[in-house]
Amino acid sequence: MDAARLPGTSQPAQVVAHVDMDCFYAACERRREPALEGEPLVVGMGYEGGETHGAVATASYEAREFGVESAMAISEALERLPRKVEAVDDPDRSVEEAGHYRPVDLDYYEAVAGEVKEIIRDAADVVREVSIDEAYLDVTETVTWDDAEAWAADLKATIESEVDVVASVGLAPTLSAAKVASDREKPDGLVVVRPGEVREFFADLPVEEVHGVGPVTARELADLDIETAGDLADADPGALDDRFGERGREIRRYARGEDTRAVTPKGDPKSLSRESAFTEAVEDPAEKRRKVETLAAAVADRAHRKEVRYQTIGIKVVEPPYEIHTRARSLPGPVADADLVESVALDLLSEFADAAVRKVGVRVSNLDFSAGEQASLTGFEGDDSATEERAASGQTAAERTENGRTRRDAAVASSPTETTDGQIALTDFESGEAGTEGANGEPSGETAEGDADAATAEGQASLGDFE
DNA sequence: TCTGGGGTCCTAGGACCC
DNA sequence: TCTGGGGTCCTAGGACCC
Repeated sequence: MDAARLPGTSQPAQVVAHVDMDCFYAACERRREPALEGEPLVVGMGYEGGETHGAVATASYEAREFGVESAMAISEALERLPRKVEAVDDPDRSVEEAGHYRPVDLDYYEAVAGEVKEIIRDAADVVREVSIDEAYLDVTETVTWDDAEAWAADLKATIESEVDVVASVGLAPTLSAAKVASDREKPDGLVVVRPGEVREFFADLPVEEVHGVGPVTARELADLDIETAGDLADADPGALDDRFGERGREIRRYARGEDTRAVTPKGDPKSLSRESAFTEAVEDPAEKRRKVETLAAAVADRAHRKEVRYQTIGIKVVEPPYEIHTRARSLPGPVADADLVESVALDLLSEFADAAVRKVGVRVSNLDFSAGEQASLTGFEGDDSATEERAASGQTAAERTENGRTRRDAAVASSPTETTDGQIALTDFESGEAGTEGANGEPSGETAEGDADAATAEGQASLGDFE
């Protein structure tokens, strides 16, 4: 036993609420189109324009009666629940056994979610927004176990009357229990799990309900005869550790109601990405490149609007049947440069030029949100290439006084932390020859454009390690 | 040089969540 | 169930440093 890893057995004295909107996308659609109330309703993406390779984002409970589920392929959903507009014209179809389909309209859902979040923030000391339709609330300061139920009922009523969507709420002493509690009596659920009741509450639940247990882990647990959360709670921690590592101990702790996590605000994102599937696998290199170019532009645009710079640019390639590959390249410093996102992404894609590809994605990570602050060289002090480069440029400036000021400016510009517009001129770096000339060539032989070339050459020299 | 050991950074893949 | 899109965290191996 590793004593240092034993979880604290005494729970923190906290009251956690988990608020989870019921069929949120469908609820939003009904809010603006009340005629959909009570009807089977499927909200999905990627099937506009007659395509059927999308997936179900949300199915109303009426649609679930027909076997339509979240994440199901649209083509499958349509088989189980035909589109009402088509059933009307089809004598073989009953209009009663058909449903409504609507495309995802995230902008609208986000607006509705904003109204809910406002109510939630008013009601809690600390809020962690997990997703558009889900949040944890720390209400330790305002709610006692005696009034927990009344408090939750009041919160639900406020959300419903002010926003016209329905929430399920779970209250418990831990995040993992609160989450399961909110799910227990959906829709329109309200479940309170008091301290001391957590383990009993979990005992009979299927193990998949435990946070962190997905299909893969559930299958492996079944091999160990662990099928309920109770089984997991009673399992030998050493055996779980052997099989799953620290994660095994963690899910066991959750099943035992031992969860010492506190509710903390979400913080800045760690990465931004866009991905898109082809209707069917594509081999044509040009078609793949076009999709990657579009995605790269979209990602760069999002980063731009969030005023964030990124130091790593990557792609994702999915080959049939479902092999996921990722490739990434890190830059010597953070940038905000759409052209660079595109050229690096395309360069990474070239490895898959001949592959059949069903889906591609572009991602930026290693994010730097400090762009708003006056750029300093902080964060670059540890980068040898940049440090050396500044030293070198200083020397050059001293030797060549006439060009000193411009040369210095050029050197600063080539250091990836600062230019006037917060971007750097790295665009030509991924050409594959980066660094080879800048390392030994003195750019002084160049003509009127000498200063600009100096910037480029020095920049390339500083990027030698980036190949 | 083949000899340790520790630490960090980077990439790729995997599992999970909504 | 032949699988959309946007994320998170963890792990393992290799490079590199001292």
